[in-house]
Amino acid sequence: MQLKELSERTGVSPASIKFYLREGLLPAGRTVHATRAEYSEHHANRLELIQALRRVVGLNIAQIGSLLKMADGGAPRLELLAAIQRTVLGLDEVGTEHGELRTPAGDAVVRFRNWPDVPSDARNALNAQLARMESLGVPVTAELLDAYSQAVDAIAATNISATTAPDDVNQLIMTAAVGMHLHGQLVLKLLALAHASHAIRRYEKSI
Amino acid sequence: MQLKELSERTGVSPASIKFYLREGLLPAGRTVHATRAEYSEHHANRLELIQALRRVVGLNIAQIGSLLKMADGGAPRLELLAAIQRTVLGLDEVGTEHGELRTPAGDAVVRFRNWPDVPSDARNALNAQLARMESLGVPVTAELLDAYSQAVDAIAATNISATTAPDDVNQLIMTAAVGMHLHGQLVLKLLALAHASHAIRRYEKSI
DNA sequence: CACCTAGGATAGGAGCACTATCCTGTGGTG
DNA sequence: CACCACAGGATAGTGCTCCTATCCTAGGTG
Repeated sequence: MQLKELSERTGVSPASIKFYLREGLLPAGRTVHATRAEYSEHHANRLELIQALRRVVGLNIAQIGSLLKMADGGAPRLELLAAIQRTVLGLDEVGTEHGELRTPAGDAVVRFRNWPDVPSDARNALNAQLARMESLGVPVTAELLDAYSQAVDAIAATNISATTAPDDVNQLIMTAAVGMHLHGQLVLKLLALAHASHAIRRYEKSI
Repeated sequence: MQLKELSERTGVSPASIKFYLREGLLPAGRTVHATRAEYSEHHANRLELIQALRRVVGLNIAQIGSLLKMADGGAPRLELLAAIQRTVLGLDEVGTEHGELRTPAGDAVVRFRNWPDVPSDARNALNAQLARMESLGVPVTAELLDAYSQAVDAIAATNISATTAPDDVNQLIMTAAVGMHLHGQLVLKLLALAHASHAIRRYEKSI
C-alpha cells in the first residue's frame, strides 16, 4: 500500500508518518519507482506500536527510537526486555549522581526476600529511589520496606505466571511495554484506593 | 524581605517568582510602599512547596494552582487530601468517557477486601483503569486483581500507621503530595525488581 | 495532458514553563 | 536634591517537544 493508504488504515496523518520516517522510527517503504513507495503490514503494525508507546505509555520519540533500534538490531530478548523495563518505569530517570552511597537498603531487601542477588537496573533504581527519598526527608523504615517488598513479591509471583512471550518483536514490545505500564498504573490506583479505605477506617474509629 | 532577597534565599529566580505571582501560585507580598513589597517566611515556604510540587512530584502550574487555591480557601482537610491524591496519582487523567460500563470489577474488589463501600475518586479511577486495560486488550483476571489488592492492602495498612498529619497547610500538602508520589514510585521500583527477580528465577529453572 | 503521489526540505504552530526586556514610579541614600 | 535600585505591570522571547503545513521536483497513471 502507499503512504496515503497506510495513513488511512492506521489513522495517523501523512505528515506524522513522514515525521516518523524522518526520525527513523518507521523504516522506509520499498521504493517501487522514484515517486511510489510500497508499505506492508509490518509498517502498519509498527505504526500502531509507535502510537501505543506514545499515547498509552507516554514515551517520547527518542525513547521509542532507541527501543525500536534495539529490536531491529536483533538484540537478545532479555536485553530488550530489560531496556523496556528501564524505559517504561523510568528507571534511568532518577539522578544517579549520589556520591554518598551509604549502605544501600535495597540490597538488604534483596537478601531478605531471597531474590537472586544480581546487579540490575531495577536494583540500582531502587537504591537511587531510597537515597532520593532520604535526601528529601521522606523516611522509609525497614519495616515499611519489608511490607512493601513482601507485597510486590506476591504480585510479581502472580504476574509472571500469567505471561507468555509472543514471537513477533513488535508484539513483544507492545505487550511488554503496554502491559508493564498498565499494570504499574493499576497497582498505583489500587494503592490509592487501599490507602483511602484505610484512612476512612481510621477516621471512623476516631469519631 | 524583598523580592530579590526571597529569590536569593530560595534559589528561585526573580523572573520565576514574578511568574508565580502572576499565575496566582504565590500570594502578593505586603505592599509597604508603591514600590516596595515585603515577603515573609510564609512566602519562602510556599515557594519551596511550589518547587517540590513542580520538580519532585512533576505537577504542572495549573494543578499546583488548584491545590493551593483549595488550601488557601480553607477547604476541609479530607477534601484537600482527596484532591492531592487525585492530582498526584493522576486519578482524573484517565478518560472517563466509558459509555459501556460493564459490571465494574473494582467494586467487587472493594467488597471482597471488605473496604468501606464508599464511592471515591480512587474507586472511579480503578474502574476506569480496568476498563481501559480491557479495551487495550490487557486482561486482568480476578485472581490477579485479588493478589494485587491483597498486597496493596498490606502496604496501605503499614503505610497509614506511619502517618502524622502536620498542622500547617503548606506542610500538609508537602508531606502528603511528595510522600504519596515517592511512595508510589518506590512501589513501582520494587515491583520492577520483584518482577525481574522472578523472571530470572524462572529463566534459571528453564535452563 | 491533467492530475496525483513520494520524498526531501523547510517552516510554522501549539503547549508548557519559564526568562528577559522595557517601562513607570518612587523610597531611601548619599 | 539627585540618583539609583527596586516593585510591579505589560509584553515578548526562549527552549523544548511533537507534530503539521507548505513547497518543491520528478515521475507515474487514467
